[in-house]
Amino acid sequence: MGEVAIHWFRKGLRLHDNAGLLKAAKSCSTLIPLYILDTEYLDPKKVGVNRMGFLLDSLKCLDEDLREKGSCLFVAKGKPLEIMDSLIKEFNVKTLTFERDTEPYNKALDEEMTKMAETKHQVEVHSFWGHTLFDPEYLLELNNGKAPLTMTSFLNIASEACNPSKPADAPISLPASPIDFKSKQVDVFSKIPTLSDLAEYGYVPEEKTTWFVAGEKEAIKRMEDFLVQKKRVTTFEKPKTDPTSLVPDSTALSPYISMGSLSVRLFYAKLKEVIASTAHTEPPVSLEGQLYWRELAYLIGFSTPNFNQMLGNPICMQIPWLEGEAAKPLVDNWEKGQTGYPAVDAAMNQLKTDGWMHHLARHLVACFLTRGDLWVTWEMGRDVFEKYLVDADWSINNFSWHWLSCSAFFHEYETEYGPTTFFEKTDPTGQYIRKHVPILKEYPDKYIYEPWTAPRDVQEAAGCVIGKDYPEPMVDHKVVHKDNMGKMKKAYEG
DNA sequence: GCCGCGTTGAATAA
DNA sequence: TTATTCAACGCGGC
Repeated sequence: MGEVAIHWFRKGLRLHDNAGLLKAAKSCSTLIPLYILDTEYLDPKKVGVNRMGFLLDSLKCLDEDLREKGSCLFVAKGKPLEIMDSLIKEFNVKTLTFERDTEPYNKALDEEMTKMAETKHQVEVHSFWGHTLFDPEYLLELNNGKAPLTMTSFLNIASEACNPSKPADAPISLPASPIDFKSKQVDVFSKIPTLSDLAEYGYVPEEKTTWFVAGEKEAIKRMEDFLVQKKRVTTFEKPKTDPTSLVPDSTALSPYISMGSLSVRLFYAKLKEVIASTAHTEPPVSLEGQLYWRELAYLIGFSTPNFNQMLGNPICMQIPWLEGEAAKPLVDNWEKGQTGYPAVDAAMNQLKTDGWMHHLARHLVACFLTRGDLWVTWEMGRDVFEKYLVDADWSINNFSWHWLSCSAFFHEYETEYGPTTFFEKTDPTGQYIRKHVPILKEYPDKYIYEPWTAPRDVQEAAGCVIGKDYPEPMVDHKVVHKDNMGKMKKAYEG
């Protein structure tokens, strides 16, 4: 077999802009492209069926793309360290490459993996930053080791930094893989697994409902389709976007960027080409700015201890949220889309069926769960998002929940997203609700955001009686809102 | 240690 | 449709 190398795919499920893959390809005559399904995350309660299905589809596409280059993908299942340990021994592996990660679990895994491979097996290990525009260690260094906590200071640092490195092209060809690759010790799938292959963990293929089509080719096509819409790209301005749009946002790139089917550096480079020499919006509200927000979230997630919880988290406001058993029934109603507030329920239903929600819809439901209405800890909401979102992203998700719950970054707790008013601005006739909470679809416009205020005969005529066919509001917003405001004030003074 | 700033609501007025 | 005000203040940044 000659010299054997493994490229371990983690995020970065792509051939373009993949430094690790290129390095591995150069240093071997036999290449084993490997993905490990970590049993830690083979759990529909942690990674929902839409996200798992999207991941498996992404692996399928990656396999096909690798085959075009004379290689293919192997998928193993188990504990990453044990799997790698066995494979290195079994196939006498000399080189290991992978993309580094910033999340605590993966960061620790990176370190243990490197140590194991280098010291136990004398393997040459090369790891690279590939999931962010900038090398996070370099940005931290520019800021005296601390992550900036505002966009303004991030932009200052970014302006001092060297430009993000140029994305590399996909390899033209790759070294062959061992055709009869079958490990004696490791659980390697004979072909790319589907959801049915994970039935023992509780995954049911029929439950997959997301309309996102996976893969690097799809990702690049979507990016190109988006970037030719020059006006849309150059005038993009957040938050002036529409959370209640009914058009499935066929240009949404977030799932591809979070899986790494699309390199954020490629998107950045192409975006820069489009906006160059044309009038355009500027960070932080522009499209370019959105990439910087992502970058900021990664930087903070990378360097803040206990960023995924309130306790022991130095940048997180300490607020006496409801949690555990006390919060469970509230979270359940919220997760099921049974709060009795149609706008909130519509968004939560969209989350579950599409695996995606508009940014501002995320804000509405997050505010409702935490400081706005239910007073539940953001950590529980974060978990629900992580489970259902096809574009789930540890850093951005935790960052946003800090923000929305006024736990960090944003402190104007008197500013709230009204559960009956916010969507009304962009969708006065409630089309978004009619789509995602179909039981309410016959309601008159007048009552669509507050169906419990409709007279009984109107409810009956619409075929949906409140309290019977659709729940009463689980809280009285006016009352809890006032109460919660007082609690926030107290927590901030404390 | 203090200064000045803080992407992202809602009601109101024009 | 867009700008103003509300209204107060904690906190990051220098």
